Amino acid sequence: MNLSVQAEKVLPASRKASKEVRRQQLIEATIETLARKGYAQLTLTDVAVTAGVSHGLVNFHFQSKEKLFAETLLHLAAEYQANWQAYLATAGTAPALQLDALLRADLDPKVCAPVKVICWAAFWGESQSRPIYQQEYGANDEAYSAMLAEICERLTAAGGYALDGHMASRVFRAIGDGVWQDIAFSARPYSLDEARKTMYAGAAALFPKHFTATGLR
Amino acid sequence: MNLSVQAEKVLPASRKASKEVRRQQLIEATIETLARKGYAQLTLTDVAVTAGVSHGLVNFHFQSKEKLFAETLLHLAAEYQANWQAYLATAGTAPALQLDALLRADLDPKVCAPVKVICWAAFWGESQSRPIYQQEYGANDEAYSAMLAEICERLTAAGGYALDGHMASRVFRAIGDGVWQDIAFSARPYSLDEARKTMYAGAAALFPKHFTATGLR
Amino acid sequence: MNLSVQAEKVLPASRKASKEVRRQQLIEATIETLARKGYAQLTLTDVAVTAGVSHGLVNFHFQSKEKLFAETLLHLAAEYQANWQAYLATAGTAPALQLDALLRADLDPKVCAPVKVICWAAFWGESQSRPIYQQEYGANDEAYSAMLAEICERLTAAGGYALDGHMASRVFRAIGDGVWQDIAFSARPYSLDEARKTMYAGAAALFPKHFTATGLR
Amino acid sequence: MNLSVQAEKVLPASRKASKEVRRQQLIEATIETLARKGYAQLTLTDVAVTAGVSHGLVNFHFQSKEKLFAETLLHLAAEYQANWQAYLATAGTAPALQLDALLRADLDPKVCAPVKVICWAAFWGESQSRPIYQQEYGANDEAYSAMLAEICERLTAAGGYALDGHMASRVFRAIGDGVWQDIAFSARPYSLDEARKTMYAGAAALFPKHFTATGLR
DNA sequence: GATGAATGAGCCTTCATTCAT
DNA sequence: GATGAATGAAGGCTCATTCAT
Repeated sequence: MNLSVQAEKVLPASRKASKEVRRQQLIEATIETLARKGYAQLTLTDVAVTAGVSHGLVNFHFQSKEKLFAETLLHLAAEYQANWQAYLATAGTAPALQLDALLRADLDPKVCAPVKVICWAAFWGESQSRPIYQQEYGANDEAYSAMLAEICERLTAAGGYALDGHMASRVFRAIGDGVWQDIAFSARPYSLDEARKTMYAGAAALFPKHFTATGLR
Repeated sequence: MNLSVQAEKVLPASRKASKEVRRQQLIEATIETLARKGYAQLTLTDVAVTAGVSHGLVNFHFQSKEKLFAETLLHLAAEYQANWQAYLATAGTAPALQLDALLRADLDPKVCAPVKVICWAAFWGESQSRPIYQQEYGANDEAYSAMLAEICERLTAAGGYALDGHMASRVFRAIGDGVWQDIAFSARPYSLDEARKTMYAGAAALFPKHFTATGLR
Repeated sequence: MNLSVQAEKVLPASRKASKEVRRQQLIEATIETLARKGYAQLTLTDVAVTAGVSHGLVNFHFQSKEKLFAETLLHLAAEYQANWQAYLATAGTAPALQLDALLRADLDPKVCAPVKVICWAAFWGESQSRPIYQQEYGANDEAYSAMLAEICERLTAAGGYALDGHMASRVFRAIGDGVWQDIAFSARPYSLDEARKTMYAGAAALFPKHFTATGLR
Repeated sequence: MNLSVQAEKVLPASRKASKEVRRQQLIEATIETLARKGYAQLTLTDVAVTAGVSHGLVNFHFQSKEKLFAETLLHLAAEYQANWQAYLATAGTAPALQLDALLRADLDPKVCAPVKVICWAAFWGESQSRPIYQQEYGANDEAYSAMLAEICERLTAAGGYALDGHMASRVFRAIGDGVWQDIAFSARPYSLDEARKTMYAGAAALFPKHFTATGLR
């Protein structure tokens, strides 16, 4: 009897867990498939095959193709945000250290693995992604930009740069975006090491008193 | 009489021209539609309606949807290449002037109008575009990168910079790519003027002896 | 002035002649194309290309695809009929000679060239051909069968065969049809000579007093 | 309990069977529709309506129209082959009995029902059918011809005929083909009985010592 | 929960037909 | 007469979605 009661209790729990596990599994399969085939060429069957399940299951867990994509995009966005927040949390309060943390966050394979970066490109290429992203992450994005600008301003002020901190933050972000683009589309293999060197070279150009071409000064 | 003879000569030519004109018209309609709807949501009927013709005509001039897209991509690539080559041709031999020319080329509305930049993003998001682009423009792209690197190297050598010219060229290019991304996807309207300021700020950071935050020194 | 008057007179005539010539040219192109591609795979453009004219011209001379096919079928039927009638006209009144004439008529390359026989097969395979043929040639066909039966009956009566002449005519016709099928579809090349031998072997089996395995006795 | 276990076993089997049953059902619908409309006029929707299913299902089971046709042709060919083999299997070793078996096999409604024969004609009229058939059944066809020739040779040798057995087999086969053509296209209704009489009349003409005009002697 | 046959809307594509030149 | 661009109806095919098992 205990067993059956336990079963009663455990089963729903395990089902719930299993349900969430399945969703993650399908989202990961979507990311992988999206990177391989692009948005237009991708079918729910592709995702199902990649995940090793029947295609009917995809619609069971995500009510439509649209929802699957939206949730995949939001998964990537949440992952990106959690990543830089984790890096920033360990960086203290000095602006140079904070900037370095954000720089290193963008180079964490968790978010900048080619498959992820190509996946972002697939979403950006699709006009329907943009309103979804804006609605859920527009505010966070603004906050990120404001924070980055504020860090750069503190840095330029403290460092005695003539440079406009706000504009510097824009250049810094553009470099990050450009490097991600290289990761995704470079014809020749583009290593994480090259990406890091490029970003530090940019940081050193912008903030020579705090960065060298290879890292924090 | 001369006129009629001329007409005799012109007619076949105008027919031929008309065919080419139609193709251009359809490619432009494709660019516009692609920017508005994205790759996956776009149908040949959309393109035809945008161009103000029947859908059958699209397949008459481009044998398939795939070919229409390939030719549109190659049209954009050719236009981009022609644009920077035209800018460079007027720049003389001084590396700073050449770099400035390439910078301004990227800001020419002919190539960086939002509709064009979003269109590029739509192509990058689609995995099938990449081999097509590589096959036709991979070599040109390599040449562009090499040329940019060479200009930066001459600039750093002549300017007495400690900076690695090759790495500087990478940062320079990353800034350009990042700025284009802003043009395409910035939530807030992102003016050409902001783009220019950001790029010159980057140029000034990299090559302070030759560029200020607003232009060539 | 004479010339221009002559031109006035000749042109309409030549146009008319040319019109009929064009129609024949297009029908022949249809026969050739039909044999090569079959009914379903054939387009008016194929016919036009084979004839070396623009596809618009096909519709100009035949108002629709359907009419082109109907007229091509009737052309073949008329050609077939004219052919055996010509053979029969030279055969005198003796039934054996008449039967031999009909046998040889079926082996005339004008009607039994593979391209023609395959073309018939293309028409028979298409259900819409049958009512057209019936309407125009059904009566002629009945007449042909009746005539063949009558010839066979005279032959069997005169020859002292026990054989039913009417049934013999059926077998005779079946052999002809079967041989044509071999001409059209034999995997191995099937020569006219083999066809002739087979038909005479059949004739000899049916009417041994009048035919040998190689010809009239 | 046994029953439920049995059910457990049967269910997967029935699912598999159901798929095969569906395919057969669709092939039969194709045969029927093909005979009614011909190859060119036939659409997948026609087949689906005839089978009482949605058109999507046709492509689900056969990946394309082309494959559906190929498989239908091969179905007919396999059915034809199985039929004469079954007849031959009951015929013993005497050549006359074997030939009679093959003759009767061709008159079995399973293979010579008008709908089937017209269907064959539809395939022969379509050039794409021929390579498919050759590839799959060319060898069998050769074997059939060789076997028929061998039977006729044994028959002529044993029967003391002057007739060339090989040539006789050709005539025999031509009669069969011609009779089928009558079944398919005769303007007047052509009964199986007439077909039988014609074929036995042919057999009697070729092999009078073994066949009469109505059957085996 | 999971499967996969079945459905049907929507799109690409073909092609007969028209028509301005 | 002749051409070939243009049209639009029709059909093959894909695939998201549903649902019986």
